Amino acid sequence: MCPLPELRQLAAQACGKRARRKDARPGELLDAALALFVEKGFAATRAEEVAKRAGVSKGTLFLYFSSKEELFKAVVRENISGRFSEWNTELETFEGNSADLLRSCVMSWWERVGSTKASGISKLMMSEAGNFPELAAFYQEEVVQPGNALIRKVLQRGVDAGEFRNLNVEYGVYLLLAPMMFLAMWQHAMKPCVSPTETFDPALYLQTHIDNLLMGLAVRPAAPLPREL
Amino acid sequence: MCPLPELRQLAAQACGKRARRKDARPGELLDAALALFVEKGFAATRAEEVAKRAGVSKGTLFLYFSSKEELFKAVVRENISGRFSEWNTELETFEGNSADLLRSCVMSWWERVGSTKASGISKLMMSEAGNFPELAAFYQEEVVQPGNALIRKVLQRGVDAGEFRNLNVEYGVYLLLAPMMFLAMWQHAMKPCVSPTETFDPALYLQTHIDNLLMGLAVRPAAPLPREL
Amino acid sequence: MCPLPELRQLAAQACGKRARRKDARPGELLDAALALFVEKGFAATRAEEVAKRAGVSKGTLFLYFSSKEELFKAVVRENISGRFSEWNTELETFEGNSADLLRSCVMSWWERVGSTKASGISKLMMSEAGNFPELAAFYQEEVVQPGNALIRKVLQRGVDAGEFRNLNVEYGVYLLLAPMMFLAMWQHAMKPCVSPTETFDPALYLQTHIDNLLMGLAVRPAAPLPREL
Amino acid sequence: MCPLPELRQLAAQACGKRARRKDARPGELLDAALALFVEKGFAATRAEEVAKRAGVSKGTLFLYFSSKEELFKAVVRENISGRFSEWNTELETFEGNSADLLRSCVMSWWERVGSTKASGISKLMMSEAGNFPELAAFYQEEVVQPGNALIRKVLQRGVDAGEFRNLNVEYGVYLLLAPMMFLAMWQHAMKPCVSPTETFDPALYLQTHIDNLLMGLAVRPAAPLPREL
DNA sequence: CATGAATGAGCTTTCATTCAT
DNA sequence: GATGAATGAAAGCTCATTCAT
Repeated sequence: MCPLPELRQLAAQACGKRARRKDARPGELLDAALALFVEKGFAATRAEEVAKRAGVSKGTLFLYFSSKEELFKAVVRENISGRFSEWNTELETFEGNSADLLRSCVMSWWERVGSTKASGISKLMMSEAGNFPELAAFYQEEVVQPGNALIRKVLQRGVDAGEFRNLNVEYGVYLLLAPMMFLAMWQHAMKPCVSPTETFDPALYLQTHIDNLLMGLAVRPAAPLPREL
Repeated sequence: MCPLPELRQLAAQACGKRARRKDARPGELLDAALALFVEKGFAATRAEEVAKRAGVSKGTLFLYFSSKEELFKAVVRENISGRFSEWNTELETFEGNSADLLRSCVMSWWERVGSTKASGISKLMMSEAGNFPELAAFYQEEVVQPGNALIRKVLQRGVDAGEFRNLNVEYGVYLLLAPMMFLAMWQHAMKPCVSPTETFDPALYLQTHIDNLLMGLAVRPAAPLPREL
Repeated sequence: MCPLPELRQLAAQACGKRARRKDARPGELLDAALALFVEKGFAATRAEEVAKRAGVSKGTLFLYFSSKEELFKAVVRENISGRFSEWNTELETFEGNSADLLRSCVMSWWERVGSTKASGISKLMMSEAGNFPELAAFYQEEVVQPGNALIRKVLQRGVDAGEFRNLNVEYGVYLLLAPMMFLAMWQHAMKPCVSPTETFDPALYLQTHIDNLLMGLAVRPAAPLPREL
Repeated sequence: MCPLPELRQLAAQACGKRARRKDARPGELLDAALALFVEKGFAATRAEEVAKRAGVSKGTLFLYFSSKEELFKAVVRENISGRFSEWNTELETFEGNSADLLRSCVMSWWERVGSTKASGISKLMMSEAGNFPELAAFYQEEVVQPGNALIRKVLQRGVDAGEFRNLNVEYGVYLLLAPMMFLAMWQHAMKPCVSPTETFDPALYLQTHIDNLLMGLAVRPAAPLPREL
């Protein structure tokens, strides 16, 4: 009867009310956006494509997000910055020793971010920061700074408890961050280009890093390290 | 015959031969392109800008490179190879202990690559790998693998000499690589977006990493590390 | 039944009957549209804004007016007619001399039309006549011609009474009309764009016009005006 | 031989060089823009249409004018503000009496602006000023103020020479301006909508205005004008 | 009747690429 | 070879209009 029975509308009629759809829209759009941003980059992802992937029209996208940049910010909030408070809680209520806490942090990041599409966002930001300074600033404030603060807390905990040697935590943060970010880059930039026969095991990669990190942080260094540089 | 003899051409005729200029064209274009790609990214660099920087017209650029993508490929190819054999020699003739060699490697990388435009190429590759899979493979083979081999050699030297603890050198490579790559990304992606008041000292960053790395690699770990994860 | 009973509806139910509201809808919409069209122009006024100002939803607007253009037509029709007969009566019962009548006419126009939103309609018609030829014709017939007739009558009264010099009243009409229309345009087109420090006093503007007009119309011109053009 | 021999190119080949075309481009674009802006308004005129009318592609328009607004400004400069200095010279070298100068000014405006498409610009500005404040400001500065200054000069000359009665020239300017602007509005807004049988003679309209204006400005007002308002 | 979620045509501006000179 | 004028596809965003609820 309807001259243009679109699939989406049929689906809508089938599954229930428009209202339900409406509530689901932002989430569907965010999912589509995350996938496409990670896959093709921010600039190369067209708004219309995101909309199509979410099963709506171009206009609808802008009904929920006032611009492509806002959409990106929402994606970041949804997938990263929104989780910091949860992580902070976990950190503060952790009862083991600091080495275990540190291990737990890294593995938890891997499970919840690193191994998921969400880690593509970090890669994205590195790639596109130069062309979208506003997004870069947003990311700095919303992700980098809180994230660094979290890591700093873990290190400080270890130092305060005498579990880690004394170190400049400001820069010590990067002892964790660099390996994680490198892994994110690898996943999304190089992995797709490497023949699948070459094995690279992220878990082993992370293990190697954590082990050496913790050995390095241990209170009694094995021997006086000669420094002549 | 030409109604508008441009200054550039006059200059060219004055200072030397046109023929020489002609031969130099592709190189000048590649230099200009490298500088701009690193500075602004691939997408944000306009072909006309590259041409202008090289002192030629837009049309001429396309005379030598059939497209912007081909130009990018040529830039990467041009700037990647050639240094590894030199480094390999340095490595093999190094006479100090392995810790010092490792330090020397990292600082040498920083001086010759990390702190120069050249590190922009790594950033470019990470950013654009998705759009140039063929090039990513080339980079993988031509840069990543030889580079990794070099690092592996340093680690193996330390292990063999009993200076470093025994470890999986395959993955140990990333203990050095990740911090360096993260620094390259940082330099070219985020640094321009961070308020210049925030201090980030690359030397201190690298120092922190090397120190911890070497402490971690030391043969007698400080204390038995409990592992419960 | 409605899960989200809006304030407006509650208010409507509280303060009176819904039936009354229903009948008032078109009028409220026309009022809102007049205000916005005058304030922002036809193109820059969004249908949704009109609806919101009238306290209804976008859909409702299109329930009463099949398109934005039809709304515009209705606004013009609603706000134009009806005043001429009153003015005609005032004119015919005026007891002073014709100069005073003329002054009175202009100042009365200023008070009742020129200084109010109503003068915005003239501006709108000028702006949009090209896009609404049908409406322009309507305006011509319903407003311009009766208005001109009124002015003509005033002039003719002065000429007949020997108070004004003899002149072609057909074109003399514009001696009054042009200054008034220019003022209307000014009010609605340029005034908002001029820095408020620049003073422009409409009363003084009109005074200057009327004074000169009446001096020009006076029966004994001061001196033989040489004409050589 | 050429697979897509476009008319324009054929014409180009026929009439001479590309270079000649290039010099002519801006002028052709300005002509096309003036015609379309006057005919359809600024907002309703699409850049592509202007280009097509000038026989070039969309891109070419933006090669010569960096935006649609800049195009408009150029049209204004070309057709109005560019002429003020010429008018000023004419005014200063005029040797007749001030009444004749004033007549001459008005008739000259009519011949060179009022009766041509250029007068459409005034209409345009009135219509669109609200939606394009930047253009309105430009027009104020570039056209309204210099134009007013010119008229003021004429009036002041008459007053200084004792030919005109003393009056507030600031507002006296509008005694000339209003009739001219009204005529411009009429031409472009209402004329197309009035049945061509109705006669309206712009020359007679202007004559009527100038005559009355000059009578009003004459030094000896005919009779004491009673003012009771 | 009323709603407001959804649509999609429409418009300006950019820029890699072409090709007549 | 070299030039640079010209092209036109592409993309983000707006808003009048529709229609399921």
